Amino acid sequence: MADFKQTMMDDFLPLRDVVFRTLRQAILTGEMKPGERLLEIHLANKLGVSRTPIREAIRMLELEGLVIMVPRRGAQVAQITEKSMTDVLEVRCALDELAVELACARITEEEKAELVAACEAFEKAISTGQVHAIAKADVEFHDIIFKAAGNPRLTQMINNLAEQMYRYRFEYIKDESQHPMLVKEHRRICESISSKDIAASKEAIREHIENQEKSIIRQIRLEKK
Amino acid sequence: MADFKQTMMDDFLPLRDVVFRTLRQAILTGEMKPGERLLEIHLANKLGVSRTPIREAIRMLELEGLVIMVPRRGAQVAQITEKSMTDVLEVRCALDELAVELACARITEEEKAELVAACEAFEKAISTGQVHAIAKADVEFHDIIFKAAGNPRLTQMINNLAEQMYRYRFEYIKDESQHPMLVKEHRRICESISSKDIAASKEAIREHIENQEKSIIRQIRLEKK
DNA sequence: AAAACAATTTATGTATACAATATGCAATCT
DNA sequence: AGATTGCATATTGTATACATAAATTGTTTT
Repeated sequence: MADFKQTMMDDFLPLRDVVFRTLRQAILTGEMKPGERLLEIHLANKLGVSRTPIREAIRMLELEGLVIMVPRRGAQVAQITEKSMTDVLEVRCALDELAVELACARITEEEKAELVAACEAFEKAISTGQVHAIAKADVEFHDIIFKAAGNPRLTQMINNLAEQMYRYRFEYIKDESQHPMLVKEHRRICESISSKDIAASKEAIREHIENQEKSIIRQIRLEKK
Repeated sequence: MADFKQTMMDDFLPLRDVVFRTLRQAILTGEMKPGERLLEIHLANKLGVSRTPIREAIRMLELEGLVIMVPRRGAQVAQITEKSMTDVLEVRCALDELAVELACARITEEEKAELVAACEAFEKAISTGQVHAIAKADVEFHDIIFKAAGNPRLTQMINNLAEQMYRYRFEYIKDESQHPMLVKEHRRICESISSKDIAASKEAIREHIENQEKSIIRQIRLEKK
């Protein structure tokens, strides 16, 4: 944590943003567990800053729904329940459907080429079996769809929702039995968007999300025990 | 004496939340204009508090997208462009469609009765012609749909998006030529949800949103001149 | 021994003080 | 005249100090 302040000095990012990202990461990765309290002084000492940036970061986390505030008692990491996850996934599915619909309507020839390339890159990443590379290729594939959809607000909201499931993502990607299906789903999404087939694209992305949902729910139920 | 303390605790609100709501209201009503800077000391003096709650409120407004931050230069009210509005409305339409779909699937008999009652109350409010009463009845009608949909996260997101259009809402409702159409749209939504007809409900809510969109775009173009 | 109350500790909420940076203006140089 | 540098000022970023409420502990009382 000694270089904590140093890294921010590099690009003059306000401490609140560094703290925000640090805490968000800790929550999303499960390093900080649901229900755990966020004690300001404790965090301030740990990160080597004062309470002020900590508090401002907590305000941001609060609005992102990652922590909940109890007035005069402070913040704690939000609970993740199966219900809250399915709620998020319901919304996310609708937004992803919108994204592919818009992408179908607005995608350019160049973006089509990018999409195909990203799809192939994803397959390549899968073949390497490296979890990190797969995750990265996956993000890039979906980012092209968002770019083609041309609605930054939508992109931001989907990314925010996707973030909530961060901790389950890697487990899902790690499961090699899912890989062939993942590739097939991506191909289907890629093709249906390229041919501007809205109905097929929506169906494809819905299936993609639903498979993720199944995996996430499975993991949550495992955690419960 | 005992219940005095109780009431104090009930409506105890941190200053940051009071400031947050105050500023948000000011922005949404147009009292603070896009591009206007939010000077901390100035706001602190005006609201009779210190800079701390002001800053925390600004962090929240930032995450809601109502202000944008320029590092070391402070916050300013976000610009509202026609594009940003159509972006928001695209998302909102998709989410409202999801809401009615879920409502169709999950609505109880009691909620159906509430929905019908709210629909009738809306018609009554329209007949009075009082803008405030109409707005309130409208919110109550839609809230029942959200309740029936049973996804708090979805509700929160729709409300947040709806908020962005706050300032145009009243102008829309004020326009009496729209009133017969509004009533008809609400009736259609009410009936299609009651009969659990998902396709019809989606179509009905989509038309409802699209009409609002037309009105909002019209107003924005008027403002431009 | 259990309950109640007071004292102490802990942590949040708020205000203020201090530091760093950007902005505006005037004096100076080319 | 136009550009440039230096200084004063305004404003944000961060740290700390103080006030208040909640939690805890220990003592007293029944």
